[in-house]
Amino acid sequence: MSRAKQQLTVYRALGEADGPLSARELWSRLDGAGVGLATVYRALRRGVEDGTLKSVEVLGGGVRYEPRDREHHHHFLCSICDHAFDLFGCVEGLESLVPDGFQMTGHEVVLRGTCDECANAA
Amino acid sequence: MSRAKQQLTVYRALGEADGPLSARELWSRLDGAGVGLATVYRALRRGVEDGTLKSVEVLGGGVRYEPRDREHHHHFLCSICDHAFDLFGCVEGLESLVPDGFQMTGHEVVLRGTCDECANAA
DNA sequence: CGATTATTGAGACTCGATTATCATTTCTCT
DNA sequence: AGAGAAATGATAATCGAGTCTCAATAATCG
Repeated sequence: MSRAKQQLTVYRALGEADGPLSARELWSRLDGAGVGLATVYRALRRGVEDGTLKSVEVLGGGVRYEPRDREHHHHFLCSICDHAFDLFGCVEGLESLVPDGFQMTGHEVVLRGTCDECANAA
Repeated sequence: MSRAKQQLTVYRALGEADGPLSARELWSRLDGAGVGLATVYRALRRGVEDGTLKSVEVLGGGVRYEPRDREHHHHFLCSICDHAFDLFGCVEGLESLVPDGFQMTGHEVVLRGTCDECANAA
């Protein structure tokens, strides 16, 4: 494979995914293209450094990456295939949970359950 | 320290905490009492096995433990001291986020920010 | 009290995730 | 095409979390 394009390949794969991907998940999707795991990690790190990518933690499965330009959203974690899916929309009533004296700067919502595909396969 | 009581010491420390504790957080709180890290892990594992404790994952910082008999609640993660605090109450509108065909079995909400103490110390 | 059994602390060890190394390959520029 | 710079892949090294080992210690029971 030509080289100058591998970073782009990583970005494109993340852009096309239906949710944030872990380094390994991403690597396996690019595996046929002959990209090394180290290169995937390097591309991800650079992406985060230059602001193109954002690392997110979804419960159960370490760090995953997604394009930074996504709008505010949350994730659905399938407990069978362990894949994280983007959700759209947000929830109400978060402020009322904050204790006195605490300052909230952000929030995460993670839904757990079974995704479409796994539910049908069961 | 007498021995038969160490498991109880672990449970009590978790019961008195204002949020879930990681194994190491717990260990440091018991450190003066001369409890080994391996013993803390053993007590936690037994606690989870016998249903007394529950392991929870709050984003950013691995597995933490709390008594299983707590009511449904969520957590506030202080980005300065990295401690997780229990919150009371829940949020509305989670169901509307679930995509068609997906089955939700649970959810987590994590607020990030600065806790009371760290905000004042700043 | 003495024998038997369970638990413990300290550190060695395992496992997975991420990073560093380095020879090799591709790019860039002339 | 050729020189020098940058990026790559394979794998070794590292790091942290958690588990296992084992001699020592405490609890149990007669």
